[in-house]
Amino acid sequence: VNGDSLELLRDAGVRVTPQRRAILDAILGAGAAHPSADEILREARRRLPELSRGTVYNTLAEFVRVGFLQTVETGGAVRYDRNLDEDHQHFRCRSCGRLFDVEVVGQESLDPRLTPGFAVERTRIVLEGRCPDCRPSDHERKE
Amino acid sequence: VNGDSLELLRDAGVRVTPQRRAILDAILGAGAAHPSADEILREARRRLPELSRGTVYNTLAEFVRVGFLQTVETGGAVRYDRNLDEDHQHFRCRSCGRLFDVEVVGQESLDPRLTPGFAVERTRIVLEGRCPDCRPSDHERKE
DNA sequence: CTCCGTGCAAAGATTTTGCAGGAAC
DNA sequence: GTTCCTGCAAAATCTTTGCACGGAG
Repeated sequence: VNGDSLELLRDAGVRVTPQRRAILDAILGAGAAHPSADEILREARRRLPELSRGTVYNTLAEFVRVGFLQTVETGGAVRYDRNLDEDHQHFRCRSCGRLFDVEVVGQESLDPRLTPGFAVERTRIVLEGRCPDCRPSDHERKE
Repeated sequence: VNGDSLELLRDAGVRVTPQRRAILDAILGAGAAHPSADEILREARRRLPELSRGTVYNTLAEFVRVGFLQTVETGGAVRYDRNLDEDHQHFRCRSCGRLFDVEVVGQESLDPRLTPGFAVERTRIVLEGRCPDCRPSDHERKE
């Protein structure tokens, strides 16, 4: 899952640069982890020491835009996750702070018993979309 | 829902100060809104102009600790919500940015059709608790 | 050759922390 | 009288932005 970062970028129609490949590789190489921008910067700099922090933020924003990544907000710094098509959600450990994928689909994911090994103490759900005032059918608003 | 802020604080066993009452009143008065720390500061200063920003952060953290409030992480500043016992979740409008309570219980809340008026485009779920490595049964770890 | 991504550095936004004085209990 | 909350200010953290240069297409 390493050499094709070049191809992934090309297919997405975004400009390919050494920085972007290093950043993408850092994320792909992170495996199950969900690194923050800073962690991605540190990892990517192992291959490209002159990589700048600003570029990491710019690039991550673009990767989210094209759909490579999704963000996970969990208090503190934003974490980035590969945007796999499979329906998965996240589990945050209150002790070590790590973030895990939990491979459960919508309906069942809320039942603590269905995430074996993990002790679920709380479920946070944020739905995103358009509120009644901002439905396109009404009439255009901000943004 | 205004005069009993004093009593609420006493019952919680926390020290009662004019600042804390102003902050609690600002939150209780916000109704369905989910204000950020800054918005709470501005509102509370209408009654107590000398209120400092640091006190607001300290107090909000304490209110979360005692269970008055819960946080809602939604990109950008943390929003605060009354910690009602009813099982409710949140809806964030991508157009106007407002945060709404959606009164749906676990299982059904993920179905867009069950939040009438709101166009759900994405569902974010973060479970919180202890991961397998940090289960108390294993043996104590950090924190 | 043109566009836009990059590095650098500065600014912005949000939150935390240290400390001395004073109010709550 | 003690405790700990408060205000102020500085610092820490995370992220965005402006600008000139250089590499990608």
